[in-house]
Amino acid sequence: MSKIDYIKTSEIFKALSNPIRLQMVDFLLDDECCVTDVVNELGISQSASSQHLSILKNSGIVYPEKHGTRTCYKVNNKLTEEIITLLNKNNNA
Amino acid sequence: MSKIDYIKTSEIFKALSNPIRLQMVDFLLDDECCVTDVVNELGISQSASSQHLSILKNSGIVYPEKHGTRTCYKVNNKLTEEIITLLNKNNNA
DNA sequence: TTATAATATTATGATATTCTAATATATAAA
DNA sequence: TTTATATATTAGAATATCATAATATTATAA
Repeated sequence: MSKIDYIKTSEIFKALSNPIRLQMVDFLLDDECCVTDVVNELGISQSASSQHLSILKNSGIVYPEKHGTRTCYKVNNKLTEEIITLLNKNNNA
Repeated sequence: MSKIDYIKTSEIFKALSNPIRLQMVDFLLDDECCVTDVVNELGISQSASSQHLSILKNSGIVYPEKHGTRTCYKVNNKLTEEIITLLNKNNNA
């Protein structure tokens, strides 16, 4: 009997199944984090950034920290961190 | 600069972003493997099984081996194996 | 208070996903 | 051959995703 919760885990993968969100998480893991930084880094619209970050937030992968008018997003999911580490370590895609 | 190929990697996650397919891969990693076995194990229709296996095949996660009228699917993706191992090892979902 | 900057939300159209039902294909058995 | 078994494919409906455009919210600055 497997220990994997297929529904919960598949929701994490669903959040990571978009190249923009995957890049966001990779970026947020070791860099600056306010929405404007993400917009500039990834070169996508403000609205799209906000919506993608919202999906990552709702799946429990990131959480927001408000600083004045800015919102700083940080990765807060052990599994996701381990997976990104795995991806950066190996050359398997 | 990240080593991650976001498009390729997100396609793997997309294939794993469905609870049925995730369970399929987990099952195929250490058990019998013909389509009927998958149908019985997961309790889904033959057509749905075939379509999900096709998605896993097209994303390079599994490959088929024909034996008479049966088709045996096997996992053939290092990253996927590592991720499933990670999922089974830890209790993070 | 008004204006500005940063972010979030909503509406909408285009495309993608996933299921079921039906049909097709391929191998083996009778 | 005909029949049965195993698997694959297709069509279609319901739902989900994603980008853009427009608007709303919130916090600070002037």
